[in-house]
Amino acid sequence: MRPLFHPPIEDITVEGILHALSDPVRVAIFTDLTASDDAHNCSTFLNVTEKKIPKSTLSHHFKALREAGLIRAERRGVEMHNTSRCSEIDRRFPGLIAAIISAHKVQMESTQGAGKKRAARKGKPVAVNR
Amino acid sequence: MRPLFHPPIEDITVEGILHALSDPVRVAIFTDLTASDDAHNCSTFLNVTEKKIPKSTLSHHFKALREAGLIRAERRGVEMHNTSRCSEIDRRFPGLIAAIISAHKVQMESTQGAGKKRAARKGKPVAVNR
DNA sequence: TTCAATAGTTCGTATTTGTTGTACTACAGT
DNA sequence: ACTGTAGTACAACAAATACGAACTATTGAA
Repeated sequence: MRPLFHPPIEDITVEGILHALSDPVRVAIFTDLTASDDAHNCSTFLNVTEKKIPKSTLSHHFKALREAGLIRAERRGVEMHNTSRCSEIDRRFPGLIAAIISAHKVQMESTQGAGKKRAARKGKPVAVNR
Repeated sequence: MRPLFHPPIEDITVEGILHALSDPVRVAIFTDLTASDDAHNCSTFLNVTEKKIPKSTLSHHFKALREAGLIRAERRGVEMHNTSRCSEIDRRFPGLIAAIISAHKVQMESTQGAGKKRAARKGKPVAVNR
């Protein structure tokens, strides 16, 4: 059991961060990890969204977050100890994470308030006028 | 020739923005459009990166930016008039665009300074330790 | 008005990336 | 050693992306 790979802070790219956080499940996970200081294991997030996410898919998402440099993961017995690397990242890209999380919050509020399900990125095109 | 589709500001999602800007070519284009107030046509960007980008690919990138709500595009004769929707977006998601562009700038400086080509998101994994 | 040139788009196909069920590995407690 | 739990690897299929070739709209000249 090799230790898991984590990119050094200077190898973390903006593109990588944006891509990782352009998935609704992954922002949800990351936002949660960043908000609460203590670590979470993967299974905590089996229901981050409305519908149940398969275990293997979740595992894939965690790997994506880790390889983008957004989270740090280490084995703790049988579970996984996941923590946000936000403070590190904030030192390299000041304000980036905060802005994304804040924007995400704005969006969630406007979505629930309007009572209409906002189309996630993956959803059908809103109105493909072509 | 229908007018092009542009999502209304309240339909723009954070996920959509992040996804659109998680591509090196697209951030380059968007950053450029946002920096200079006057509009650009597509062909201006045939060489945004080191290597030449095919016309059809560029067209696809502009469509992606437009559908994510990041730019506004209108026909002006035979060309395309592209402008950044950043001020609109900034009203809905304050600071988001600024933070992304600023982070991008930080990254570009650190990359050129180090004299090493930073791997773009699409590139091979830096060191897949598994 | 017809022709050629220019700027973009569409389409088809090849490649890449993402999703998820099933089978597996590692660890803890019995 | 055996069982349950947490997570990973693999493989098959689905979806998104890249890009060359063919096409469309518009302009300006002949």
